[in-house]
Amino acid sequence: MPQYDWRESEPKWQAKWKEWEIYRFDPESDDEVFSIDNPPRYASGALHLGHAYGYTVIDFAARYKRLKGYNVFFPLCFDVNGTPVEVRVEKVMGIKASDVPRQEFISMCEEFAEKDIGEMTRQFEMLGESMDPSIYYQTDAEYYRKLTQISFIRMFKKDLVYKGHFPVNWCTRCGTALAAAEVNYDHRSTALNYIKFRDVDTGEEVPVATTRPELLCTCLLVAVHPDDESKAWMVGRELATPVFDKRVKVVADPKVDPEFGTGTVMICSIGDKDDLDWIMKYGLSLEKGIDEAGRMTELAGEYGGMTVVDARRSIIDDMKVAGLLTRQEDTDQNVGVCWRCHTPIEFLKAPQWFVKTLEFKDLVLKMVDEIDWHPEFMKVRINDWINSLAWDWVVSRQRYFATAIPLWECEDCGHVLMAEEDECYVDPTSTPPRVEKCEACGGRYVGSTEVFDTWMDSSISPLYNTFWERDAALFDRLYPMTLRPQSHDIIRTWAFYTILREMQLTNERPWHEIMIHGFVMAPNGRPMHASSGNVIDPMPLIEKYGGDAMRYYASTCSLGMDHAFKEQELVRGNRLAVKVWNVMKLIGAACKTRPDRPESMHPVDRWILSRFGALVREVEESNDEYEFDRSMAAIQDFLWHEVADHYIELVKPRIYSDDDEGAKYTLYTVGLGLLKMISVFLPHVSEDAYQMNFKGSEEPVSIHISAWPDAPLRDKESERRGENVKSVVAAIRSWKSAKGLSLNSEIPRLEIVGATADDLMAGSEEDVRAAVKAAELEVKASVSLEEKVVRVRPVHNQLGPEFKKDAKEIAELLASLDPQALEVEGGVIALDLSDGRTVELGEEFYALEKRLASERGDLEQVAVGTLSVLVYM
RNA sequence: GGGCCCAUGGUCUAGUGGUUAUGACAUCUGCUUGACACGCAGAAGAUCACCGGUUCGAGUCCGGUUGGGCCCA
Repeated sequence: MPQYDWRESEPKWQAKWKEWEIYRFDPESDDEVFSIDNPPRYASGALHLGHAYGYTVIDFAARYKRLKGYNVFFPLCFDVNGTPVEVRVEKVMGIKASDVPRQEFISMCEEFAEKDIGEMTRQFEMLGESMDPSIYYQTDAEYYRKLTQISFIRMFKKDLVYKGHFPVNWCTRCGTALAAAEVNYDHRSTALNYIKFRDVDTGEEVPVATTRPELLCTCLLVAVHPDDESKAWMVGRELATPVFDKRVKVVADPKVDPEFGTGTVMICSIGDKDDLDWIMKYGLSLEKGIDEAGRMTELAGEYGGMTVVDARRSIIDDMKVAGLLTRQEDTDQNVGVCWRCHTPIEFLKAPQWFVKTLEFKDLVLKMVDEIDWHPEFMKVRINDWINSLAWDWVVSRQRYFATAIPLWECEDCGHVLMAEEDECYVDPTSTPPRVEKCEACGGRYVGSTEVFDTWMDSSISPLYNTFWERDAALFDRLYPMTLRPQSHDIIRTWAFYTILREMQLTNERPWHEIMIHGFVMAPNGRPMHASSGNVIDPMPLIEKYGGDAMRYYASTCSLGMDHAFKEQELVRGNRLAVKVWNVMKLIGAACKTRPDRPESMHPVDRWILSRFGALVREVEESNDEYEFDRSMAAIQDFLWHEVADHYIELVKPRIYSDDDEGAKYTLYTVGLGLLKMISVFLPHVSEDAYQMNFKGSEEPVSIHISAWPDAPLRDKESERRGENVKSVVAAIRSWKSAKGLSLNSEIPRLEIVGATADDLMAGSEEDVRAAVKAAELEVKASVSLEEKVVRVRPVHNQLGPEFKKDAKEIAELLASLDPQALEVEGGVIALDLSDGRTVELGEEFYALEKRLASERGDLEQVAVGTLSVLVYM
């Protein structure tokens, strides 16, 4: 028979699954629903390792729950809104968004985003992801954007949104406000300039160090550290700034670092968030020194109209000439930059739409607590974030390709005309307002050109998925969803905003559970970045090792942790797939039909069935916690080493010679059960092996819609006997190997000796004899050879609690005893301690390793637990 | 600077206070055993990042240091 060929098999089953529609969510079914708030895949085209890993872990959950009989809701979905698409279109087309009419640019974005969706869907299929296209959505579609708008209108009516003026992170290059999440931090080197302020009364010079002298025009305050004695005289004084001669007070504030620069800080409106904190603290006014285009305003006097960089250069030059700049040195700076274009962000006062967030902290915290977090510690992260929030959520963006903010504003008085729900989806830049004149002043309404922050769209995915505002009955049944899976970098955005908004719109938590996975790092443990040149493309790996092998990698990663990528895991995954296929091939060949459970079975059959039952329960437990790495480790260890290496080797003689129903029943039950459990992880090879070896006797058209295996009951007696048989066989194999004998070489005679030998070997004599190819095998309680103690081992977990401080010395004494000269009176060993005391140790405190004294040259012995195995040559 | 997390053979990784620290990949030795040489049986390879503490006993608990990750300032 041929070998497993995943290159042929994987595409074959992917096509069949599509044809059979086995992953389809059934809205009519009465089965319990397991719904997954799948992260819509960002329409960026290329699959990277992080996607391959993340979506595969989610797929493990989907497949497991499907086998468990749930009606699984696992949508295929794409996130198409947002700046990255705009940036790509600008790059590909060689234009700026403002070069073409607004609607034309939006169409270009739509077209661009659309073109990769087919390929991304194919990549999901290659990975065996069981997403359901019947509940497909994409976030730029009108059916989706409509809900974003309706939800905003609802929130507007509930007074949860407002238009306000507030400092926002502003990218002067992109011309837009940025959410905190869109601000990255770059380490940069910049000049620290030492400039001269002047005491207004005394004329005394005061050196101040700043990296941003252009902000002198909005300098509001100077601060020193309260413990800085050399500067204590300044506090309360009035200083004049250089160049602009602005008058500013000096305060003492503990936030000042007395070691940095001159230990004297100028506070401007507004350089960074530290400035903002001070402005809030001292109730200073917000002055606007820099405008939206990144140019200095008229406040900058002769520098007005210059870009920030030019203004800085000019003002430094001018101060040099005027002797106001004493020196410059390089300093490292952690600069907030735009996430897309890396331009340093400015803090600007600008009109923006806000969603009220601060006043809902407590309610969100309560809801966070109602959700089951996997792993649990991720809850701490979101709680810390919520507690540290300092202002409301800015939801407006001055961009193009996103959901339009559905309102018109009066040119004259600013009155807002909000769209009606039944108008949505509406783009107010292309649709006229429903009333002609402003309801307040009779002026002209102009459609808002602002769009929503992309998190406004993605934070209603649970509402979209549960048919909110489209099917009340389904919504009642499906909301809240069961599980939100996502990565840990977006806890403070996607998870937080979703909880916040669903709380505001439904008063309920969006999901029962949340599962948070980590990142795939480069092999050296560093993050993969295009700029670091260490990005690994998963597609060649999938082509080299197969989709199942890539999924195997995902199954080795523990939940919530970051993992350095290792190609060796794909090697292992590929081998495991082949191993699974071969084991199932043997079972299929042995069991042409489904065997019945016979009355009596060998101890080794009952042993592996009992162990299998324990495995099923263990895997259920880890799967329920989404700790799939534990499940996979347990399954592969059992399948490969217990079943294949031991059990199958033990029963081979029975399946080839007699027609042993017990062995066949056991092989079939354990084999099919294992295959089902492993199908969660390696769906392709599992389907292939199922179709080839089990489909003839099983009802379900695919293993992926079969039922999770029942766990056989624990049978401790058989486990004890089975483990012993395993050890005996392993010991003899190992002995053969050490003797340089082939494993199938014949042994003339074997004796298994020990007080418990009869009990342990009962019913397994023939299995053992045949497995090790012994001509004769005898089990006996004793043999006329002398027993000799070869080692005394201390039992630490008994000695410790009993003898406390003395345990260490006792353990050392025990281990150092001469086994030959050992005196044991009625199971008691007496020891003399160094301080003169004598202790008597019962049998629970030590273990004796014994060997039989052998004088015959043709006899070898192997110790197996309390038994001795004598091999006669 | 803050919050959370991580550090275990060459590499990646498991590890629930208690004998000799798990497994994989790589390396070495033997074996073509009737599913699999992508296999089987073995071997070698680990001062469990560092310093201190708690404990009869610490990879595991506590504190600190160093290095790394995510998010934030």
